[in-house]
Amino acid sequence: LVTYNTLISGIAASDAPELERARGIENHLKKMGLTGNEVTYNALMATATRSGQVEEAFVIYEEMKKINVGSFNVELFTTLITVCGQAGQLERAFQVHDRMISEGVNPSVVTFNALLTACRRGNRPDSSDIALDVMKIMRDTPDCVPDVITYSTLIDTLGRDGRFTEMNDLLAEMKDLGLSPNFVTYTSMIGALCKSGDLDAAIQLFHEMEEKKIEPNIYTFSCLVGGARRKKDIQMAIFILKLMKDRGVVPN
RNA sequence: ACCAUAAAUACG
Repeated sequence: LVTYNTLISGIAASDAPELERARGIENHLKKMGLTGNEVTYNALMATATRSGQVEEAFVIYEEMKKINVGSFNVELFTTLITVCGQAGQLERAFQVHDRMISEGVNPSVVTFNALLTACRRGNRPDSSDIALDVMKIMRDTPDCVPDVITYSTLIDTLGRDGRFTEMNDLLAEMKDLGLSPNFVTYTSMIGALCKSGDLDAAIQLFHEMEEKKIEPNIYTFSCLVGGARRKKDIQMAIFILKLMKDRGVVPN
């Protein structure tokens, strides 16, 4: 069983996880008269999630219930929330959240972060407000301390909504809590400003991040190039490309 | 032996 589990885990961890291959190995295991355990199913679940297959993830969850593979942990529920978020199924993500609570499993920071991402990807006009509500629930949950990912996700959501005042309030709030914005936080804000057409403010933030010795990456520069493109500012686009090469970031 | 969360990317 360990051999088979190792194989399935290898597929789960590969660059392009294929659920069919993982299932094929699971079939082998069954033919040998073996029964999958928690590790087998966690690896299958990881494969489904990493290849973005929501329905399959839930099928695996149902199988786990049927076979009674021990108790479900917070990671498993969080994985399900993540896969719902990837598919833009916000309602379903909340259902998983409710279910884990009814089963006595406490959500963690990671669980709430996954829910926040699901809000962002939910493509709803009120996703910012829902995300702020999730943040409130999180604050009322014991042992759940928001981290840099929590704030980066919220900042990203509000920024895409053009709610820059609130975005800046969140930035101040995270700093007050002793959390330092990182390259993702900055890239999210830069991306939001570029989308809204405020390239100047985006460039200003770019300089701020460099002053703080936070290294921009290909994502950061892609946001800026996109901002220049939206403004049809070819000079600026070329300037950013130069800047990027100068910083040792290779254009893709 | 496995193990959960955040950011960019034209055209269509």
